[in-house]
Amino acid sequence: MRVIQQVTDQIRAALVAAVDQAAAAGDLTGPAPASFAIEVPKDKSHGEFATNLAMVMAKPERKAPRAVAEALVKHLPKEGTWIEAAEIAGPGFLNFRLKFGWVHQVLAAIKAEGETFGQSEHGNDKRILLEYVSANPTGPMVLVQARSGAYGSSLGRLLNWAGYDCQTEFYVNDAGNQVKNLAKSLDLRVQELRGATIEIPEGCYPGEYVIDAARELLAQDPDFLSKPVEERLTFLEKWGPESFRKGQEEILRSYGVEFDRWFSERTLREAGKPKELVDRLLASGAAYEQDGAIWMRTTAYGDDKDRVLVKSDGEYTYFAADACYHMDKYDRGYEVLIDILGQDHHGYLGRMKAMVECLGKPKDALQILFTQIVRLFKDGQEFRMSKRKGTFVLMEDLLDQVSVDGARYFFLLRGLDAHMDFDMDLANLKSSDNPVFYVQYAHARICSILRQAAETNISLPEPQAELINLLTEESELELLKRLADFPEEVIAAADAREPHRITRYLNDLATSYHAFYSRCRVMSDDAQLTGARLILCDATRTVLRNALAILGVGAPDRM
RNA sequence: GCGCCUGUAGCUCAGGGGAUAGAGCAUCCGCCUUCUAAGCGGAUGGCCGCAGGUUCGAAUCCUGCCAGGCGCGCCA
Repeated sequence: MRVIQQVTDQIRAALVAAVDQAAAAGDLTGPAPASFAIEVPKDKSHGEFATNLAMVMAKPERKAPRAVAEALVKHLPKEGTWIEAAEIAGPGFLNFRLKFGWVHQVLAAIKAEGETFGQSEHGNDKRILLEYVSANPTGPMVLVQARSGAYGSSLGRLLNWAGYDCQTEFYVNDAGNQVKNLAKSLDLRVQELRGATIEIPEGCYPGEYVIDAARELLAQDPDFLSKPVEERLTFLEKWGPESFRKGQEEILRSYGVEFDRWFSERTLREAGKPKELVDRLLASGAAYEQDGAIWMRTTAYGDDKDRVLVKSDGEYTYFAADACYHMDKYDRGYEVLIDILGQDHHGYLGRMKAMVECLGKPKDALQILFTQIVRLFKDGQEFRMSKRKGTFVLMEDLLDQVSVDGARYFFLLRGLDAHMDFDMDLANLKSSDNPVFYVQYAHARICSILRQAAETNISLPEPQAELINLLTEESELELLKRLADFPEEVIAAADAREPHRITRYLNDLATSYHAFYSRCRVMSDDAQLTGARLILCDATRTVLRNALAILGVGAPDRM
């Protein structure tokens, strides 16, 4: 149940009724505008809810905002609602004070819904496919992919909590030139390990991890080099990507990131999908032939230039495969596709949007989020990564120093498009500065109290009104409002595709709890009050756990 | 040159039309004989990059500039 929504709906209905009655009495012209805001003011002295309705109506009514507000207050029906009083303030805000007890209802809802409290039907089961990480299977995972991993997995859960039907996918680029280059690189490193002097050509992979992989291969097959070159390369084109892909899957899993599906580009190509699509596009006029190549007419939808689908040598481009992949997602029944891509792909936004339209889908059926880069600082210096030299910070380097909870939480503290600095010295997140501890500590504290209650045979009472209405302290009411906020936060975060809002929310919730804890003693001689506060603690524990679960971060019982 | 992202407290970042702009860290001052001090309370700290415009109201929207990052292949 969404307490906040229920109350705002009630206020909204009362306001609309007030406009109608004012119009009937000749005080206003009406009708109420289709949309106006009802929100929780930042400043508590402005009441529990506020609306800008009078200001919105001022112009069409040709009246001063405060005069409109006066008419609204005069005709506002309050019987049968939680509205205690409405006051005009500032430039024309209408501030509402509510009758005691409106927010206490949330405790019954949390008790009833438990680990599903916060979920809603808001998304109407709209089918969404979220693709993220999708690192090339030509090497290990790097730092920024830890960021997209944390973000994507949280976003996927968040969307499902908000009532969307979201599935997640990792697109494996196990085809094309890069795979050939990887095979060549591996073969050269194998030769090197067997004593040959080699040089890594342009386009091949110079990184040290290739040597490690070559070593692993030789351990599996010491006589590898005795085979003819052609056979070796063909083998490596499959073995290389698959081996790296497995490594990626492993580390992602240890990091709490799992996908509903790993989708292979190779499979797509082998099934002849690119040809099917190109034929279809040629027939519809969305593609044409020129200079021996086949082009997609992306300029028809705002792209700078048309894009090659089939090169003059007959090969399908990566773009063609990508178009197929996206088409395939639509064909599988997903209405909205969300891709989380690296910042280095942002130049493709225009062509991808255009591609979707060429495929006959509306522009907003593809939403692309870009992960901004993560700069790494070590010893006060920026640690530069270079793909060319093959030096970069690996995801495993990060996890060597930082707990999974710490790393995930740290990445989820910020929006995806914030350029982020990761300070390895200061952010050795196993230290107690880590923001995740603040939240986890609140959870552990509650668990400790609940354990003690259980040990002294105090059972958790049912959240009856006469009991929970004993919660009247300022800090108790604050905490109750935070709890009631959770379902709304989930929806807002899901619609904005911003899981980091949940991190913010958690921090605020923990703050409210710690403040309550330091002011109100839970276990006391007053059995009734103790019961009411235990219910509040238990509800807070549930919400902390639910929110942390969305982020994929643990909620420890002890610290 | 063109495109995308960013510019908010000493640092890292939230807030993206609404009332007195926030958090964490750092600095300073208080609080443990009772449920976890990994905590609480308080203080210091801001031309919200600059200049115009729209609006009853702009950190927020629009235009132009400045600064930083990234990207602009019949590569993948």
